[in-house]
Amino acid sequence: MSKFADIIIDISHEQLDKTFQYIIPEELKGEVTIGSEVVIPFGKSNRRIKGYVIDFSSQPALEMDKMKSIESLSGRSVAIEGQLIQLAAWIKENCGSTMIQALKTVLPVKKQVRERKKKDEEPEAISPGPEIVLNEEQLSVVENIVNDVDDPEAYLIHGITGSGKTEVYMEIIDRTVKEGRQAIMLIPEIALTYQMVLRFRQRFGDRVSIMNSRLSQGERYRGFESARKGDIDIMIGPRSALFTPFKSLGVVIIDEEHESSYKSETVPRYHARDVAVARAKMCGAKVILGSATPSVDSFYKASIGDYKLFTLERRATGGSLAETHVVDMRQELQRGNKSIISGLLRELMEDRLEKKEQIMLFINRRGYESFVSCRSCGKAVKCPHCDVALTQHGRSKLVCHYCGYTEVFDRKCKVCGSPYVAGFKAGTEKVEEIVRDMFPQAGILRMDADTTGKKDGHARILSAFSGHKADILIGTQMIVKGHDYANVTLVGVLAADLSLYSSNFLSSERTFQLLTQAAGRSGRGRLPGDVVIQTYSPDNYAILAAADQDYDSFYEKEIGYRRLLRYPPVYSMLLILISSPDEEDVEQAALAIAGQIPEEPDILVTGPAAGPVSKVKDMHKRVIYIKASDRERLKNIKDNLEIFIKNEISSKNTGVIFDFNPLGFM
DNA sequence: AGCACGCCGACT
DNA sequence: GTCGGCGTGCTC
Repeated sequence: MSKFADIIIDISHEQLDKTFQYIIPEELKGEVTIGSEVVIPFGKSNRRIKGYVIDFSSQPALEMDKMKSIESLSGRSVAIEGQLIQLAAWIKENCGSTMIQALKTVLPVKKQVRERKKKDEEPEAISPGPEIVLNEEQLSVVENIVNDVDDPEAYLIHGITGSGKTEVYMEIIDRTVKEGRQAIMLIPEIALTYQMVLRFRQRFGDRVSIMNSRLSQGERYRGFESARKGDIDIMIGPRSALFTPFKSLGVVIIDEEHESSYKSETVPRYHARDVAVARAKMCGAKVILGSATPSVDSFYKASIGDYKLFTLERRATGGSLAETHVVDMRQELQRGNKSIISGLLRELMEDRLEKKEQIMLFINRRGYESFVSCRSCGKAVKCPHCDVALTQHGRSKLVCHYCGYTEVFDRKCKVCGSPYVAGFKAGTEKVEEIVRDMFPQAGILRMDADTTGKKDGHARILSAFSGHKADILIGTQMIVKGHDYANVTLVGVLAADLSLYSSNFLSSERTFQLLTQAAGRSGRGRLPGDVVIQTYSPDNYAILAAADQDYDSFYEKEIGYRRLLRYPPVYSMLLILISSPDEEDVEQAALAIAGQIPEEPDILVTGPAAGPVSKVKDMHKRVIYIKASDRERLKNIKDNLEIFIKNEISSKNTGVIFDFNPLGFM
């Protein structure tokens, strides 16, 4: 069938960043696969060069007399580039994107690298660091994983906060490196702490390279080059570090595997977990997932035997879990307390301030904006380009969080003309004000998008708090992730249920994770801790399970709900996102696409619908959700839709995006 | 990237 | 008259 192969010549050069079509000679048919390294004649002089097959086609792209043939398969079996190209093909197939889009995520194009002076804020490894001794529990997990012969897709380590997962990772990495293989460790962007970098530097010295998203393309490329050349054995970084071109990858570790930043928000919308499993299969590596609050997805896979589960139940630091208290804020109101701080929380705060211990106040703001609305007609001030409420910044600015549109806040209602437009403030700023009034003598630090905007704001605030420069730290989710403060003995969650209100099937899971992580911040040191969870829904299972630090009970309830409503991970779900500047076009396209989805008992279609945000950056959007128990069937439907869209829709300026098991709505 | 073709200065 | 400078531009 396919007589032609699309071949890329040199993945590291911009001008050659396109494919060339070659004839597949009869004797090589069946041997040439995607990712194959081949030798081809190239240029006027027909010099022999290496290329990689990235795709096949049955139609010639240009006149036959200009076409040349593949000369031979290159001697080396599967070069690292070939492996990454196979991975790109896997992404194209499983995530719904073009091969070009998949390749661009997997193989970063070389950008002209200008030598810049080193601006490293990274700690140097001057002392070798203390000898690390694993406890029995940690060692048993290491041995069981390293010596396992069952070859599951992945190992899931469910370890409570403070159980010492990082030591387990480091030991496994150490053994992998000693065997002459390499390791990739993925971390959520914000979790890259100074302490973690220091620990890895102390143990592995300059054999570790660390990536973060602030690196320029050139710097990122250089990190990848040192991996290709074998100058490093360990790469630590966010999602994209998964594509580090190690020759003999032995292990991929995904820390805090439940974090949503492992899912790409741009096409191809891949999940690092699944891509890690696919890459590991190609080179015989192991995948290790770790979390104190595993994603329902991963725990489900462990329950059906795709993953193998290990549990760390002991706090390596010896501390005990904090005591949790759920406060019903409706009752507080009945008792006449209109404050956002409950009586119990206030009492405990007074106690801690007296004892000179520290307090963290966490405001759950996910899915919740401090919008501005008219007190007369009730209308919120919206962005003229996106169908979302504007957010107040400072005194006199309104900003759209989707497109960045800014307008002056003149406090007049555009709809009814009333002068009573005001902000709906329940953010960190307001809380800080209230807490200052309540405890005027206490030192208070606030951490949110406003205060961390400046250079190093994030690190500066955290280190000030860690050095006990303040008694109370107030902040959004960014304060609950993975930071250790031995002196924090009280954590207050001010409005636990805000994240329950978003109309997303993942909202309970998110709430449970956030509350558990927040609770885990208290009592990390020798001092016992308390956690106060304030809520308007004290009976909610996610809140109760988080208060009890009981993952299993949360999981059992949640998986029952997912099964009943046929949501992932029990069912597979495919989001089709259609967009166009023309509302008529997007409507027509959405209906046409929906009409192509076969009617089968096992296939459930929702939409087309406008979705919660139907207009972004002047683009009109429609969403279609398809659910099916069989993921392969869903992939098959996607393949057919791709063909339909290519033939019938592409004429218009209408875009279509696929997203398997989406985490959000966009 | 590499290698050709291409149109102007000092050499056998 | 030719050898060669590296300035564009193309490579299935």
